[in-house]
Amino acid sequence: MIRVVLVDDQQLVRTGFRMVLGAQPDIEIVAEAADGAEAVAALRGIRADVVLMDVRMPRMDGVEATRLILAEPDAPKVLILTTFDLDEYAFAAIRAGASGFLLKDVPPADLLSAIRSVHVGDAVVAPSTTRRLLDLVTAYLPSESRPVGNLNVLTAREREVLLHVARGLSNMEIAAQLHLAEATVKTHLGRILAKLELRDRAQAVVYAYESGLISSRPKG
Amino acid sequence: MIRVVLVDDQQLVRTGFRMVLGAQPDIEIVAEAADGAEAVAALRGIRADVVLMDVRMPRMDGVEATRLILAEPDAPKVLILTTFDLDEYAFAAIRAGASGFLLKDVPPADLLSAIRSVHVGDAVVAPSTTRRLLDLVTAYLPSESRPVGNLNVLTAREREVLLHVARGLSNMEIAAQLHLAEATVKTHLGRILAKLELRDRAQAVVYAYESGLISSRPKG
DNA sequence: GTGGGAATCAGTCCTGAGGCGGACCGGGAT
DNA sequence: ATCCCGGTCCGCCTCAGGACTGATTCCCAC
Repeated sequence: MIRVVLVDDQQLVRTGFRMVLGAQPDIEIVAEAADGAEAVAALRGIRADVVLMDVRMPRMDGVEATRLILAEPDAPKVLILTTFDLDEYAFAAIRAGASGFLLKDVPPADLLSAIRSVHVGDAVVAPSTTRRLLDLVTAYLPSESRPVGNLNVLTAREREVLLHVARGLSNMEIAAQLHLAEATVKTHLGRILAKLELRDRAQAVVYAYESGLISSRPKG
Repeated sequence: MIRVVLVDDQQLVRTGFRMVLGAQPDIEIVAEAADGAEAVAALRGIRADVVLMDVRMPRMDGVEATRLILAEPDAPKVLILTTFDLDEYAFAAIRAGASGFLLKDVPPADLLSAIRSVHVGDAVVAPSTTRRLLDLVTAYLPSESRPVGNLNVLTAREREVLLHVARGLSNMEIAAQLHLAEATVKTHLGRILAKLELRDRAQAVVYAYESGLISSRPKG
């Protein structure tokens, strides 16, 4: 028997889920809550396996509630439900340790199999949002280290130019700063790109930060 | 009609898939290949919608093949198949832009729906491995401790594009990674530059680092 | 249902950027 | 003296990048 808790601020939504889940022989609804605070409180008294958690709720949202719930020993799995597509809140919830992510318009059959999946330890992500999730992963997981041509293959003058490029200046602006002709700056930059095996100035900026040539100063 | 290409070094596996897919009225197998090199070569001659790609193969593995295939204009979607669980190779394939990830013991019905899903642009991840994917996300995604600044004037999608710009990718490459047209990427980037009052992508890279959107990690 | 923001894509236009070749100068190494 | 190299400068040519306009779809808010 899978012990489920419903958390949603809309009465109607809870009713809908209750009807779907209530008909299942292996699922039992052990509590309901209208916001995150209620959910956390309710879970202190009972043992549950899976929490169906809305993200946007008054008082305490689903993210914070998820965080608190999962901080407890022997915590249940949390399955996030939202009306909209994958958004900030949903990501935050996943970071908080949620086991999955579904849209509220999920077909009943899918909802049920999702509950059973998270119960056995698997995770579930709505098909339409898996795409975004993968995109995110590729965005943050940089492709493995580049071969990196070394910084000291550059001449002093080239490093100087790179420094300016890495501040976001145009060739013209760099020329003015260094009292050079634009053509000269282009020549230097061309050599820099060739030596470091970079394609364009944008990659040069990335290189400057990643190599430690310059370092970001968090606020100021 | 969905035009599918099978890539696997084991004759037997291809035969199995051929039998499953062959029975479908809306699916057509247009080519088969025994390794990555063959697959790339085969795809040069024909138009395909979905490639079922094994990861571990002789000569050229599925990751490299995926990278090459997706670098072409008008590339098909690539669906990764492995015998084992989510491993290095599979992640590399996802980074290379694959649309999904399944185990070879996937039930035929699931395989078919997966093919149809990726064909329409969605992504698919085997349920048993979604867990790891989420773990990955939580492990690598920076905690919500971002100083942001003006960053929240950007939409989620724009931030995503900025993330890719900040890694030195060209508009074309970003388009491929995010499964968009180059025109769309340019539109997004244009709005990003306008909102953040930046001039070009090089300044966008600077902004990404300085705002803490990404942080340099001079290797560990 | 009407309006508006977000996301998607197309097409045009113009400029900065970057590749390539060539040239001159000064100094250090040979 | 000669040669090489780093720094400087120039022109030519192509193209990716960015500005702008406009259209469509979806979905939410009023």
